[in-house]
Amino acid sequence: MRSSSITNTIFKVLEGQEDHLTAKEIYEKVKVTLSAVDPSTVYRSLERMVHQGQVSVSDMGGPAVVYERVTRDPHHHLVCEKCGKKLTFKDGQISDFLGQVQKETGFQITTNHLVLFGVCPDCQKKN
Amino acid sequence: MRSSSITNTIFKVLEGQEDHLTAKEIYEKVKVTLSAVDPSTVYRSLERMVHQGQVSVSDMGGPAVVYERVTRDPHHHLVCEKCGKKLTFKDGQISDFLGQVQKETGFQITTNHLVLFGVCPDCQKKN
DNA sequence: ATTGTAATTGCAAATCTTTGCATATTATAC
DNA sequence: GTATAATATGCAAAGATTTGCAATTACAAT
Ligand SMILES: [Zn+2]
Ligand SMILES: [Zn+2]
Ligand SMILES: [Zn+2]
Ligand SMILES: [Zn+2]
Repeated sequence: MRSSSITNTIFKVLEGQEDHLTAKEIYEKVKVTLSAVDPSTVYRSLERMVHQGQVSVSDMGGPAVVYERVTRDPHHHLVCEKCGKKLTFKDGQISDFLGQVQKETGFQITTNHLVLFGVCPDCQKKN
Repeated sequence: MRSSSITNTIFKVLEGQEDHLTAKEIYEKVKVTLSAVDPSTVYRSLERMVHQGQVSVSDMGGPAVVYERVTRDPHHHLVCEKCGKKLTFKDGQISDFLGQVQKETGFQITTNHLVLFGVCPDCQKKN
C-alpha cells in the first residue's frame, strides 16, 4: 500500500525533534517510516507546508536551510556566527517590532521565525 | 594566463547590478569575463566574501539565496510572498531595533540585510 | 457507484552546489 | 632572493535539490 500522506509523517518527524532540521535530514527520518518515499516528494511536501504556514524555513548559518514546525507560540533566534551559539527569543519584543512594520507598510507580516546574526560576548572577548 | 583575482570580478558584477543575484547568475556573469573560471571557485569566493562581510546573502523567497554588495548605507526588505513585490527600507528604523537587541543580549549584531515577508495591501484585497 | 477534476507521488534526468585533492599563487620570514 | 607557509584555484567526482512527465490517489459532483 502506498503512503496515505507524507505530510503527516513529516509532522511527526518535526514534532519529535527539538532542533531545526535540514531537508536532507527530514528526508532521512521520513525514510525510516516510509522506506520507499522519493526525496523529491519530501522536498515538495516541505515546500507546500512552508507555503501554507505550517512550517518555517530559515537560514541559520548552517550548510543548508532548516525547517521547524510553526506553533501557536512563535519564537526567533540570534545566532553567533563565530561559534554557532543560539539564543531563542519569545515572540514579545520581536512581534512589537513586526507589528510596527505592519502598521507602517500596510503589509500583513508573515515572518514567523526570524533569525538574526551576531557575535556573542564570549567570541567578542576572544578577538 | 590565470585570473589574478576572482573577487574583483565578482565585485564588478555585483556593482553593475541593481538587483540581487543568485550564485548561479553571478557565476554566469563572471564567466563572460573569465571564461575558464570554475563554478566551485565562484561559489567558494562568494562564501568567503560573505564571511568577511563584504557581501550579504539572503533568502528572498526565490528559488535560491541571493547575494548583494554590502555598502556603507545598509538597507533591508519586505517581500510580498504572494506577488513578489519588494519594499526597501533605509536602515534607520531597523537599526534602532537591531541596536536594542544588541543592548539586551550583548551580541554584536552583524545582520546587514534583513528580509521580512508579508502580504502586500493589494494581495490582501484579492483575498 | 461512476465520472471528472485537482492534487500528490514516483521515477528518471537535469541542474545546481559542495567536496577532496593536486597544483598554482600569494604572502611572510629568513 | 629563497624558503616556508597559507590561501586560492581548477578539476573531477560526489552529493543535494529541482524539474518534467506519467501514473496514482483523493475529492467532489453527478
Ligand atoms: Zn527556531
Ligand atoms: Zn560565539
Ligand atoms: Zn537588498
Ligand atoms: Zn503582493
